[in-house]
Amino acid sequence: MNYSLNEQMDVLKKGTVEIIPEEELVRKIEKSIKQNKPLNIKLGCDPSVPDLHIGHSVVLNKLREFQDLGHTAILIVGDFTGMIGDPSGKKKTRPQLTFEETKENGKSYFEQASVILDRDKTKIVYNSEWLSKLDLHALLGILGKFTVQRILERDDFTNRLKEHQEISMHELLYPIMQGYDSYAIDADVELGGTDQKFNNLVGRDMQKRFGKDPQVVMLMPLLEGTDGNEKMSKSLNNYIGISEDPKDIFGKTMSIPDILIYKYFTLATRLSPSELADVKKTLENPDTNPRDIKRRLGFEIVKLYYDEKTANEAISGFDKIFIKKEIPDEIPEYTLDEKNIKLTAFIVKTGMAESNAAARRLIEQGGVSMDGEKIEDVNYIVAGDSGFVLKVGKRKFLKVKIY
RNA sequence: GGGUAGGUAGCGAAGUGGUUAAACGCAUCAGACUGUAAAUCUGACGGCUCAGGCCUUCGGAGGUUCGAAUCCUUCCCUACCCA
Repeated sequence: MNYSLNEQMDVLKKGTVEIIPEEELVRKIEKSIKQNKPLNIKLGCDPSVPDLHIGHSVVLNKLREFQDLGHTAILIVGDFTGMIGDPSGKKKTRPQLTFEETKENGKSYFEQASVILDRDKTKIVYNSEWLSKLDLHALLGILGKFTVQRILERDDFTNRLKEHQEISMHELLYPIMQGYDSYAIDADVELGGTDQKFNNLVGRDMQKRFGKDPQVVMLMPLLEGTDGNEKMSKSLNNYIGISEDPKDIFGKTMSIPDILIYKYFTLATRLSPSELADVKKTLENPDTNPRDIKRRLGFEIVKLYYDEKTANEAISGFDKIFIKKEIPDEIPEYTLDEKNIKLTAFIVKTGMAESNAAARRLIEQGGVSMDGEKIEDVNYIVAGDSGFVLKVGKRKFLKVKIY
């Protein structure tokens, strides 16, 4: 433990919405320093999502900060609870996954999360380890410690009752099981998004009721997606995936609304508190073009998942296409081996549109060009005499060669 | 078990025998404007097409009809009330 209490609290409080209760975290850290014993930091991961995005990175970044301060990260793969599906923020019962699916997703989650986490300081456990061993007798023992009212208090359930949406029995058990995880691994702190407040507090309750030292609950804000409104999520297609192509990560970052710039800096990068203060100052300066600071944001994010060189390339590639309106350096190539093909058919064939009708629409609306020249004829025939660069929509390019 | 209200395109939601491939909103895509911003405006938004049409869709399966998302039968699913 090389960090003082104040240093630790400064880093840990950065970006955090709520620490329940903060005094207890202070106490736990003091104790850990005194006894030179790292704290167990629990993070449950939802194995229903196969791809991680920047939204998930918020808690992962925080977990990484814990690791850097010397604490132990315990990643719980909810392979067992995944079969239920977290009701948090859901209006409908989630589809139940099979055990194999959750196991598989959990593995891939860890692979992706290790880009952010310190692999050597991460313990990974599957909650089926203990949950699958509970028999009905043991389960009754646990359930007896909670009341129906306590579980129904949760907003999601209350709302669903109000809106006459179904709630399945097994969903009621979700918080209980997740809470049991905290008990099983002796969590000192549980990290989560604000939507996890209820679940995490059940964990705290559970430990108390079984006579253990209860965990501190630390909640991180939910990051809005690129649309600037909704929480980042795959289903809303407003996400930036951490394993996406660098130029996509950069491009998507550039498309976020300006008001989110600082929030993204705080939550999606790992800048130090003092660097963040600089960013804030620059943003507040009226002479600053927000685009430039957003560029820096994109750079930082790409750098986090790739490296500095890639990040710089992402910037120059972006400038080229969107600011200078030029053709990017690297675009996929396609060798055309037939003559006199209809342009619409060609666009579908190369996957640049989903159907002939869609390709046709793109042409009609002026979204298709060859060598910079807009194509207006929907029946245009590609003669196939010489190569050309095809542009479809805002950012689909294809270098077409003749065999 | 009884009763009531429902199940429509990615989502929400109109439509209750015929110009209905199905209003409208959201999302999405393209264009304009820009900083690929956001906001705004315009347009598109099932598929095939020899452009004349053709094919597939309104929980599932049958049926009535010249014609069905709309009527009938049956099955499946959901919520609410009663027990």
